[in-house]
Amino acid sequence: MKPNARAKLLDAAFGTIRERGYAATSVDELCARAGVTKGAFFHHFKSKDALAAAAADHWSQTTASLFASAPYHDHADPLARILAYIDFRKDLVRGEIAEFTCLVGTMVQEAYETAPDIRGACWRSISGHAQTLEEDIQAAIEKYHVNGVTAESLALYTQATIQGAFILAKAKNDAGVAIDMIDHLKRYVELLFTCKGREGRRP
Amino acid sequence: MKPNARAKLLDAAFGTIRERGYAATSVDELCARAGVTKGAFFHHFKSKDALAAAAADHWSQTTASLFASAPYHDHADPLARILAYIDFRKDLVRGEIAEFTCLVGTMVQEAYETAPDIRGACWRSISGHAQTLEEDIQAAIEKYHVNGVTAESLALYTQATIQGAFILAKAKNDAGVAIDMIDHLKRYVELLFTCKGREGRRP
DNA sequence: TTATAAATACCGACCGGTTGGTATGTTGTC
DNA sequence: GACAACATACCAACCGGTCGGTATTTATAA
Repeated sequence: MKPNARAKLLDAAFGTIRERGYAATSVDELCARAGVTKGAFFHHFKSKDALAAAAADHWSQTTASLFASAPYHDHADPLARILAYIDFRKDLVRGEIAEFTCLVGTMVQEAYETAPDIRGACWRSISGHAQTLEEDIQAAIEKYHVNGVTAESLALYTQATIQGAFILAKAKNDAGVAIDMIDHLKRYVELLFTCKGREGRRP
Repeated sequence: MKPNARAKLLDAAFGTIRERGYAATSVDELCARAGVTKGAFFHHFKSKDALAAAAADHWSQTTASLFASAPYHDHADPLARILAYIDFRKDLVRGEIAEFTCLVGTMVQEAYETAPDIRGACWRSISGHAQTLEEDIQAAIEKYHVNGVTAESLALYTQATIQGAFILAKAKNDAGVAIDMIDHLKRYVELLFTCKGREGRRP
């Protein structure tokens, strides 16, 4: 049905770009890893940048289905769902660094100035994923009477923290530091919703 | 005293790498921006990777002197110093994105797998800067009787959050979102030190 | 059902420009 | 005259991208 080479190239891009970055990834290397020829590459993508933008979009779809089927939605309390989401993100941090870090977070640092299409695709990926958290956050804000924070801003903050955790893991060459950072994020959410003289933990 | 071309190349590296990333920055472009020739480049640096590692070390020194002379140290209370540090980081977020984002945070994403020397220099830069916060954090932890958090871990968390804020700013092409993220960091620190039935706000 | 036209998927040699790096000067200073 | 600090010319490898061609699938109509 769908062309095979295209899917293999997008899959190869996930791996190679997360390992070496976008600019350092050559079209030839991508083709070799995907087991296709250069002709196939430029048949499916009009340029290397177009492949990158397509990879970012494909990343959005891949992560969307991963998180949609994840178990953290199965809590009655919205705050419990948020905390379970954070735990789930922590559980994903295992194996090689290139296997759990974020494709679009890596790419956007190289492309934000020079490639607007890639930048836009990366932002759609990050903000689109953040939006899937907004409903739960909004419900928790109302249930626990938190003020001074918007659901959109807090949702983005979870993503910022996780992206930063990945940078530290890469710099230290140690996944453990990323887990520590996500623990801080969880503590922040707990404090935010259960402290500071707010009305009730269970309304 | 110190050779001129070397300093000009390191300065050019700060700008170019933060704009386009490391791999996309060519030696020729660096030389053109610095106003020196290729011969001068390879006289001072044995390879492009060596320049990158030297730039990361120079970044450490530059930021160290910037923060050493910053006014946030002038508070009697250690928590006030930490919060003033966060405010100072927020104040630095202005102008073009490439002017306030972090060189080593950008570079390490491209180099962590393939260039151990660059990765090490980037980690020294990040963790070294975090260490300058540890003394204040440790004092605040003791003064406000906070437990469950180490000074080292919280210091690194401030850096992770700020790095993540930069990624979001690049993706959205908007510095404002970075400021929002740093506001969350400040709120976390405030909650951490003043909530949850801890003994006293002022001992 | 089958002949055929048209579109799609893919191949791999090739191209001009760019890349990081080198080899060999030249110049100024102690 | 020794040595560091540059400058100039050059190179082989690699880069993204093109192009003429072929294999395979799909659409159409007799």
